[in-house]
Amino acid sequence: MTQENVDKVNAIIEKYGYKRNILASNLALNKKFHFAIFLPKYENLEYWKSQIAGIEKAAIEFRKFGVVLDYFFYDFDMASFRESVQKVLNFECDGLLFAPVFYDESIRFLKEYEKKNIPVVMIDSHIKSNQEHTYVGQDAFQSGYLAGRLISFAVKNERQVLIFKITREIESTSVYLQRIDGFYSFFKDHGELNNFRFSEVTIKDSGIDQLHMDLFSGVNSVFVPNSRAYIVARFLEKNNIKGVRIIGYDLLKENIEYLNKGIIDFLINQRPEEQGYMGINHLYKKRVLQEAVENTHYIPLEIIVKENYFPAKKTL
Amino acid sequence: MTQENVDKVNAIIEKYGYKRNILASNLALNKKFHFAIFLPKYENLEYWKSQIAGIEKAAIEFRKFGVVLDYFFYDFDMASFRESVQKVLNFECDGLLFAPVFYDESIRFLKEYEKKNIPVVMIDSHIKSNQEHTYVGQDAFQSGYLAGRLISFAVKNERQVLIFKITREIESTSVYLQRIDGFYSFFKDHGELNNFRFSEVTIKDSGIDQLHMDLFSGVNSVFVPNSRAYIVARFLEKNNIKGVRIIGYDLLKENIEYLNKGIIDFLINQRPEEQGYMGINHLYKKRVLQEAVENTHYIPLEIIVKENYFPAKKTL
DNA sequence: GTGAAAGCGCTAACAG
DNA sequence: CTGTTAGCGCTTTCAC
Repeated sequence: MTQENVDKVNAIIEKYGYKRNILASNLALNKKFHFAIFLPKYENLEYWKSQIAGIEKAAIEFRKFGVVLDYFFYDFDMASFRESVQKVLNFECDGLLFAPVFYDESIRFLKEYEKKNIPVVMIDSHIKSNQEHTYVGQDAFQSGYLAGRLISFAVKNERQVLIFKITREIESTSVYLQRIDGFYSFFKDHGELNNFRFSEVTIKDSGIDQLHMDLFSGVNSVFVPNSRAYIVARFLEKNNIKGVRIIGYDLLKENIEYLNKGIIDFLINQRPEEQGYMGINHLYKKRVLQEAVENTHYIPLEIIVKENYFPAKKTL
Repeated sequence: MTQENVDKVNAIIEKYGYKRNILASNLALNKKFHFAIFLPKYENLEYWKSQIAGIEKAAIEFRKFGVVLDYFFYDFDMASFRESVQKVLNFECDGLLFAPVFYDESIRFLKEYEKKNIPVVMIDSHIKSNQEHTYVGQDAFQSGYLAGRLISFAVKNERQVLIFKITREIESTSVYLQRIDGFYSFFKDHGELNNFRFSEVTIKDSGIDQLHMDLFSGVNSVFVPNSRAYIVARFLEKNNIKGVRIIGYDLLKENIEYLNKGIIDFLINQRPEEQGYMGINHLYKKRVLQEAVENTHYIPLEIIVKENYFPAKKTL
């Protein structure tokens, strides 16, 4: 057929509202859709475990439509990551789910991967690119902004706020920096809250024993811009320091423990399970159903207190 | 085949892990799945409009698998409801989505409908029955409990709490009563919060002009156990009463307006769009995919403040 | 190039 | 009651 006739046929198809029967189509195709899952190893990492749980849920749901998942896990170090990069680059598939944990390395990887022209979904955090990638995750800046609001809530007297950064040896994404940005922005936008003072502390994950009482002298509120709020909570509990408001991220078991004890006041939930699920769901819709899909799916900023936390089950 | 042989075959099927190909099956069946949607007319009812939006979203998504929706809307009065009941009872279909807004009438309807042996999904509120129905919605009691926590939050001085009931002429479900139950329960469970005093006011929807200043003398906090918080907020704004904490339900446009103005402090979101979507999704999974499905799907209790409200788009 | 035919895995109708 | 077959709507192969 000439291009001209192709166009004519398409016009007629359009006119009569013809829709291809996707069941018949996929039945005839009789093919598997392979999606590569490129993530950090989830053992001992509750957050990534939840992501995988959502991914697995989607895998089971879409298996009947030919979806097959191929996992590429790496340890939390550069060497392991680079090794996996090679494997993923050599693997032919219909879509990629990817968490750009190591920022610089991920940029390089993506640049290389784009040559393959395979749709990419990023979860957890985002790398902008000239190519059209998809992001499933939170608006990190806005979540920090929200944290500002929660810290400030219903407080009139003088407040000393401590921003407590407990980071990994090799730091990964800049997510927590965006959160801190958003946090300060909230107070910048609300000049009337001039009773707040700020200070920051940074501790490496390995050096938790560096925690000492002096850090908290005069402090009324602590903002932990990642999932390690329980470390602060545990310290304060052990040293019997009370009346400090703590806000953190993620529903890790240990965070929940201190939320229930009333030591952590708020947790912002990133819904990792939903992220994983929606990531696969996106690839399924795009490749299997061949539908148009939005290329950003923001996860709502979910405020969790003791009274609206329910262990798993209902969320998805 | 005898029953004995049926069992044998099933055993072999089980053993070799045979899974029916649902694409081929539905292609061969070549049938439409009709789901009846039995809801109040949504015009001018933002909450129900959102429910319909979610339902429509699901309808579009599952149309390709043969799902067809048949709507039965009724006006907010008994006569209209009863009329629709007859139509729904006479309509042959593969599933029913139903909001039991009029409690007593709904019990009668359900009892009748159960004879037809068609799966029923209830959204928004729930009627218990000896038959296995599905519920998609919130735990009303727990949402009131959460409201208690939000009202109490970070407050030390004496507080006078007003529970403000603005009800329809014909009252529907007992949802708001369960919420009030939960609200009081929170304070019962937290004896240390003995600085809280409570009072209640009830006003009919039509008699909003009954609102007057005296109602709010000495009041620091208002709990509105349904979507009409904006009525209280508007009154307080007009009369320049400040420093009253308000908590209500549902992201109606007018509620959002006062949330953004800082007059309403918290809204609990019921995610009506998700409810509608999940209701249809449930019927689709049960009838089209013939999967096992949970018969309760709780919607999370979502706390909304100004900083984590985003107009639609990302939620679903 | 174009058009006919086989087959994807299942269901329902039909004949034996 | 059992076994065979046509056909659901599409893609791919194969013959022309």
